[in-house]
Amino acid sequence: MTSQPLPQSALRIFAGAIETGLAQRFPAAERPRVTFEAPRRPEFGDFSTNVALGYAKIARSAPQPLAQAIIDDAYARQPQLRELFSSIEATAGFINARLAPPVWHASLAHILRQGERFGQTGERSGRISLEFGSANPTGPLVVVQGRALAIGGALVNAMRCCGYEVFVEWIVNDAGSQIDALGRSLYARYRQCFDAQYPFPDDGYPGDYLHPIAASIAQTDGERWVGAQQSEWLAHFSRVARDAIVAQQQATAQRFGIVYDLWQSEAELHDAGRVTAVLEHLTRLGLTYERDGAVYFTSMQFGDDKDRVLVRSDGRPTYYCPDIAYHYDKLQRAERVIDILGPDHHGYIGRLRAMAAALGYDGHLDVLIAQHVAILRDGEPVGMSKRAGQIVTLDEVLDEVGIDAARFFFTMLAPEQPLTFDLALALQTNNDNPVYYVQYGHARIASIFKRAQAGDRSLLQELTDAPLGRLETALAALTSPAELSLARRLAEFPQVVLGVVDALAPHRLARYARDVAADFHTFYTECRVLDEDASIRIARLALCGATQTILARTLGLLGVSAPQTM
RNA sequence: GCGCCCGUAGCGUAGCUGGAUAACGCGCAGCCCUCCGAAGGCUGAGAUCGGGGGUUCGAAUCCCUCCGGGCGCACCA
Repeated sequence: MTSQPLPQSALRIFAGAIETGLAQRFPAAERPRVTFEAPRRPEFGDFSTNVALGYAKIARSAPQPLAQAIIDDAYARQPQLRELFSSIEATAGFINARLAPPVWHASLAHILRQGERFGQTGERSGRISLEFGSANPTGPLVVVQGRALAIGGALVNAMRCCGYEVFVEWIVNDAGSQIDALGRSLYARYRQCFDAQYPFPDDGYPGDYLHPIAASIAQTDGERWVGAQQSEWLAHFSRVARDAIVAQQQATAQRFGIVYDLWQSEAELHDAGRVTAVLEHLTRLGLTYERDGAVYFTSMQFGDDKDRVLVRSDGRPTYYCPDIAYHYDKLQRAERVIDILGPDHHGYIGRLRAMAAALGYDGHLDVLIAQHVAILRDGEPVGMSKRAGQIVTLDEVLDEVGIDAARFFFTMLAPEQPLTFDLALALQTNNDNPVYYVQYGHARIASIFKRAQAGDRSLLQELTDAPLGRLETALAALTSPAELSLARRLAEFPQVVLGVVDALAPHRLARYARDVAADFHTFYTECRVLDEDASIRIARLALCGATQTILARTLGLLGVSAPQTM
C-alpha cells in the first residue's frame, strides 16, 4: 500500500509536465508569465492553468486547440497524470484538471496525521516586528483599539504559523504634555475626595476611571498632597496615573487574549538618550535644518507632503521624534516592521515611510490602518465622543458579548473597511451570527463523536497511528461530492494562512472558517455519519475529525474558542 | 485645495499581486426533520461591479478622469 501524493505535489507534477514541454518548444526569453492555481469555480476543477491563453500568440495557434495539444503532450510525457487526475480538459482555452479521489484521501490522511501541526508550513522565515494597539496611557482601551488588537492578534498567530519569528510590541506614549494633563486630572480627583467643589482642569480627562486611583491615594497618603505646590505633586500623580492605566490596559489586552513581548515606554527612550541619538544621526546625514527656532526633518525628499518638525522652538521634541527613535530601533532588529494604527493616524503614514527611507530601510515598513468602529446597541448607534465622556470601552464590549464574538466581529472585515459592530447580533444564537454558525459546526462534530461507539473511536485512532496507506484505504469510502468538496476545502487551510500573512488580510480567516462550516453542514445533511456500514462510518468519522481540527485551528488563529457543546 | 480610504444584488460584505457564467451572509419566494444537534440543509428571484475613457487576447481588479461618501492635512499624540 503506497500512499498517494498530496494535492500540492500533484499540482507540481501537473505544472511540471506542462512546463517541460513548453520549455522545449519555446526559448526562455519569449515565454509569457502563466499561472497554475485553484480556480474560483469548483466546476472548473481543482487546478487550472491559463498557459494556452498565454502562449497562443507565440505558438500562432488559437488557445483552445493549443490547450488540447498541451494536454496530449503532458499525458505522453508524464504517465502518472492518469492516476492523479480523474480528468484534464481544455475549456475555453483554459486547462482544467480534476484530482482523482485517492489524492483527496491522501490529503485527509495527512491532515489527520498532522493534527494540530497541519498548516505549520515553515514556508516563510525572518523576523517581524508587529506593533498594534498602542495608545496614550490616559484612559481605558476603546473599541477601535479592540479592533486593532483583534486584527494584530490574528496576524501574529498566522505569521507564526507559517514560520515567521514575530515580536509583538506596544508603545506607551508616556512622555508628552498629555501625561501632565493626566497628572493634573488625577490630582483634581484626589482633592475632590476631600472637597467635592475642587475644580477639574479644562484639559483634563473626565472619565470615571480616575476616581478609584484617586481614592486609593487618599486612602494611603491621606491629605499629604493637599497643601503641596504643583511642582511637588505633578510628577508623582502623573506617574501613578500612568502606571495604573497602563496596568489596566495590559489587563484588558491579556483578557482579550493578546500577549505582548514588549511594552515600550516613550519616556524610557528619552531617558536612555535614544531620542537625542537619532536626532544626531539624522543631522549627520544632513537631513535636518533649523527654521524659526525649530528643527525640521527633510521628510519631503522621502515622499512626505511636507517637512516635519522634530524639535519645537521651545526646545521640546515633538512626538514624531521619539517615534523615529523607536522605529529606528525596530528596523534594526527586525527584517520587516509592521504598524497597525487607528483611523485617526492615516495622515501619519507618509511620515513613517519617509523616516524608514531616510534611515536606509525603504520598503521595510508596512502600515496597516484598522478603520473606524461604530457600535450598535439595540439597533441604535452609541456615541463615541471622548469629550462627552461617552466612550465605549473594550472591556464593556467584552462584558456584553464575550471574547469570542468580539474577536470574530473585529476581524471579520478587511482592516481598511469601516466596521459596524452590532452588539445584539453578536449575541444571537442563529445563522445570522457568524461566530455561532462556525462554533456550532465544531460542537456538532463533537456531539457526533460523543454518540459514536467507543470501538469506532479507538479504531479511528489506531488507523491514524498506522502506516499512511492503511488510513488512505479506509478513507476510500469517501466518494460523494459533498465529502470530496469538504476534503478539498480542508486542504486549503495552509494556503489560506499564507494568504492572510502575505496580504495582511486576517479577515480571510473568518471567511474561511465560515466556508469550512458551511461545507461541513452540507456534508452532514447529505451523508449520515453514523451509518450501519462500518467502513463508511469510519471514513466519515475520519472526515469529521479532520474538519474539527481545521475548524479549531482556524478559530484558534482568530483567538476564538472551539466549544465541545453550546 | 492637497493626501489617504471607500463606492460590487434591497442591506452588510468578499473578490482588487488581471482570467472563464462576479461569490458569501442577511432579507425576499418556496422546499426538506419516523434517522447522528433544524443553532442545519436545498432551490429560486435579485448586479450594466459609482460614471466615462484607456492598456490587454481578457479588467470589479491596472492607468487617467469625473461624481458621490468618510477621514486626515499641528511646533497634539
